[in-house]
Amino acid sequence: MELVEERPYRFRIERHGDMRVPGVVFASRELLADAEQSLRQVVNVATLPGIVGASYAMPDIHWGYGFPIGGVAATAVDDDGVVSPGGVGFDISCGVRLLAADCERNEFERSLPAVMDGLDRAIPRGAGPGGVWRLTGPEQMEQILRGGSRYAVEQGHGEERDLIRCEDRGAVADADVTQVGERARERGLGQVGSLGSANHFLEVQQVAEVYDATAAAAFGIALDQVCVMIHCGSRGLGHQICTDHVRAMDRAMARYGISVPDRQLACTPVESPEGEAYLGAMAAAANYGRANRQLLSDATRAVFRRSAGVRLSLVYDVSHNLAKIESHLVDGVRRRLCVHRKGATRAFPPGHPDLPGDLREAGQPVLIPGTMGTASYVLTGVPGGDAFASTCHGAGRTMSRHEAARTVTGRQLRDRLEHGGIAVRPRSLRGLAEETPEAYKDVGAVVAVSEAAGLCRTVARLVPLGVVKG
DNA sequence: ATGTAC
Repeated sequence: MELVEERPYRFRIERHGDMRVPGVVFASRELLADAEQSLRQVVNVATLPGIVGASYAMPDIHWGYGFPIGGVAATAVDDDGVVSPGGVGFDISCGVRLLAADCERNEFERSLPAVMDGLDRAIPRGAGPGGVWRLTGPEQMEQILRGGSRYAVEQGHGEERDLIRCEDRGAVADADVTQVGERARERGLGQVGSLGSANHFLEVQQVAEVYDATAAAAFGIALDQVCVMIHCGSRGLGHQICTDHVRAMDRAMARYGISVPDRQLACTPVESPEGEAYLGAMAAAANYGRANRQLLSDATRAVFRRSAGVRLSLVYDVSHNLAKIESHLVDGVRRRLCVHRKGATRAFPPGHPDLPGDLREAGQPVLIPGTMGTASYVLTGVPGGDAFASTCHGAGRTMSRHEAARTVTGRQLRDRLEHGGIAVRPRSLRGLAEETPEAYKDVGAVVAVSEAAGLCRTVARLVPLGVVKG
């Protein structure tokens, strides 16, 4: 794959073959080591009908289902542009939420063991069923799918202010619950308010460094402050929705005269029955994911209140896996686009009208979960950003789960973290080993390259005090 | 990511 370095940290793959637009990859040569397969996916995405601008990749690019993880692609709705479930991925609306405690690390330290034990009991996690909410029935599932975090708050599981600090005020309006299949609902029923497994986590963290004091103050975080980061998605419900709609699109594609270089790129026009059905179901899964994070926040707040007398206020909640209809300038013309972000984060710049008033000057908080036991970051959008106002989402794997688990046992890793002063509450030791930091890229490098490429600005670095994992 | 395969 020939990469032309247009300017530092911005590489171009010129149009060739069936590509409708070029590929643009924000990265360093180092981060692109072993990226051949995922760069092929960048090229494949560039062939999709209606794609505009470029097929973009963020510095944490790695191989995914059809689209690369770290991929951003926008299609023109009014020009038969397509929507593809592979451009969102299986974990629809997987995302991150950051809460800030009203205390510093020093005063909190003696409460940490009790808080960690409380979280160990209060946070459902791991594969399969389990959740903080036992649903009263199918009607309540519909309310979650329509109302997201807003519904959870209405039911007493949060504060009105939380919603101001959620992307889309906690719920997307265009959920179509009729497009969520029976099987997806069944799988989601017993998992409302649960972390899941793999790279999902809940961490108690400390702000270790502030790079932009003005933005940090606007976000409500300061040096040494205790925070909680929650990283999870839409569990089996989102997974089943993706499975169902990929199948439907795979069958329908030919009727629209669409052919793609990889079946995993199954897609139909945004304005087709299949496209609208997927986007409606995807929005419902997005609301489920937000309700999930809201309920986990509520459970976490109860533990912090009981065990430490500490209050948590929401900094922000943002998704990493979503397609959205947005308005952007393309070659000087304002167009309605379907922006797919898969392992990429929307990053509104300062002044964006959709930001809440108290964040308007600073820009949108972008939350980057790091690898376990290392660091996580808070970033913000910048004026003149790129890739339809998007940036990176995390570290990105370099090692398979199997490979990772061969390098270290769960017990060894737990001891190493505990000796490093990080309390660990794993559900499974095997799962812990699979998430060893060596299996991931350096999140610090990903963030530094994202900033150097002009996609965002670094606001703060957070380090873990305690890890709760599946 | 995922009742870690239909």
